[in-house]
Amino acid sequence: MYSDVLFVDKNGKPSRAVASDPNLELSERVRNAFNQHARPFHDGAVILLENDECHSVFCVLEGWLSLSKSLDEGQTQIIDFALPGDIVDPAAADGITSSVSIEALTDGSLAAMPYASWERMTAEWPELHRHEHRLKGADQARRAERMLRLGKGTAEMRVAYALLEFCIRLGTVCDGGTPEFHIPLTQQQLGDFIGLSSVHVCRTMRRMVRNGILEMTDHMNIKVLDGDGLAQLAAVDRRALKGEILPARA
Amino acid sequence: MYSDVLFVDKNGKPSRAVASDPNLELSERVRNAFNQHARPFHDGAVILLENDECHSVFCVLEGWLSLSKSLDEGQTQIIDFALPGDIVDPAAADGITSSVSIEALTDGSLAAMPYASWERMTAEWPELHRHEHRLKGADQARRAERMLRLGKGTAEMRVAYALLEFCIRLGTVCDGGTPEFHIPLTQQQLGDFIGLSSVHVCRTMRRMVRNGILEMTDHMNIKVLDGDGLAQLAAVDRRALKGEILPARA
DNA sequence: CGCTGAGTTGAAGTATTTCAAAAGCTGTGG
DNA sequence: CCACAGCTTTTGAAATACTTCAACTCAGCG
Repeated sequence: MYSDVLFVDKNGKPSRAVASDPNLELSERVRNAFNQHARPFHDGAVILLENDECHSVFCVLEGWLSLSKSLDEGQTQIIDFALPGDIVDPAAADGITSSVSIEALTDGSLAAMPYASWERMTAEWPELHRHEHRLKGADQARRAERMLRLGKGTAEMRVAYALLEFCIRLGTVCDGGTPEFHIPLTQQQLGDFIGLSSVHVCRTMRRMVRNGILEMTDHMNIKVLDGDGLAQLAAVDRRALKGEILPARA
Repeated sequence: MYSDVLFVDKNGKPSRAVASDPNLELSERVRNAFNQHARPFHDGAVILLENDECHSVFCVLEGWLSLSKSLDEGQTQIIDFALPGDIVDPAAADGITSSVSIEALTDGSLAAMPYASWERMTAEWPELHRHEHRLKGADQARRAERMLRLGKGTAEMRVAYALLEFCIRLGTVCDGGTPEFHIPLTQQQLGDFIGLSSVHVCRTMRRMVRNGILEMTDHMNIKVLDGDGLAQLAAVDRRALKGEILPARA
């Protein structure tokens, strides 16, 4: 087992996201199926390219993946992140072409389940089918929230929302206390996620620090000092958001 | 039968989208099931509100629906449109809360299938299951394309992309000739879709008309004079896009 | 110790919004 | 048939949020 390596990101910081197995609620046979197809990946690895043919569903076991699209001129938009426990089916309408590129943001591992196996599994195991459905709902809700802010929100709102989303997805207690977490992204990547230049991401986050909303230490180690303030900037109800974007645990 | 009324939108213009039944490829038993749950709606009707509880999957039979989200300050983002043949499952991660509001943009009809029935149907009828899967892929691809442009594209690119998307989804021949179609939207709504003010939508479309890309007659009756030019502005490969966002027909 | 990549900050430029006013259409009632 | 109200579109001018460019700092790393 390489768990010891994979449970820690490359900066040597333990990540809450991988510290506990998010698939723990699934039955052993499902977890076994995942483990049988498990395959490690490394920070920066390209798993799949936009428009490539794809014949599997990807189940993230450890680490972060980004799903992105690019324009010819080299501009990139990150559509979503896939975290441990997430299931990614990148296929477009034709069932084969991938609508996004998938890249690794950290070391980790995933199970690539060929469509045929996946269909058999979901047909046979209702728990997996339900699980997939909940994850799709979470995906949809997250992307819709982000689209709303991408289209109508200010830079401040977009950054605040993104941070809250990370906070919730990472399972850090976000309702009270002063949640603290690390995200394996540069400001450039965060900008690609919320449609801002890295410069403006920087300015916006600095302002939040000055205003006592956040504290930031080396490379995206974030401590939320004023959760209510952050939620207000993001224009979200934290409780409701949590229910909508976090798949219910057993 | 009220077909005669519903096959024509309120401006009296026949709409390509409803002129032919998009579910024709489905077997009769599926179409029957839809028809048994069919229920008409009227232009402007609110089918469901964001955060409401929802217990059904919606299958659009005729007409256009918008899926949207709003900020407290009243700003609205249209996440997607649902056209005849589309299936909408608005549930978020909890399986109950709707992540979007659903409103009617025209008269039409839909089948609201309770989750229990829906699950039974998809489990029993593989063709329906496959159909749903293709539609989800199309949804995902469309939304990703739009997110990319929402985050990184200019106003011109967003408008051009939206028009091409409509063109393709409406089944108008978009590869050659001079496709012509009607979209049941105000410039304000189009702006809410692509993250622009109505004023800027107007300016951008006017410029396209001046440049000989489009022709526009009363209220969003659009004729594409220069399809290649439009595709270039949108930064898309029309053939590829079509395969990705249009569910394959039998 | 110098290199590299990421973050930070200022200044200038630009795309888009907002505000405001007018014009065009559509339906309604006199 | 006209007048009027209400809504969408159009256009101009001013305001602004964000980007781009450029220079500098800082930390990690060979």
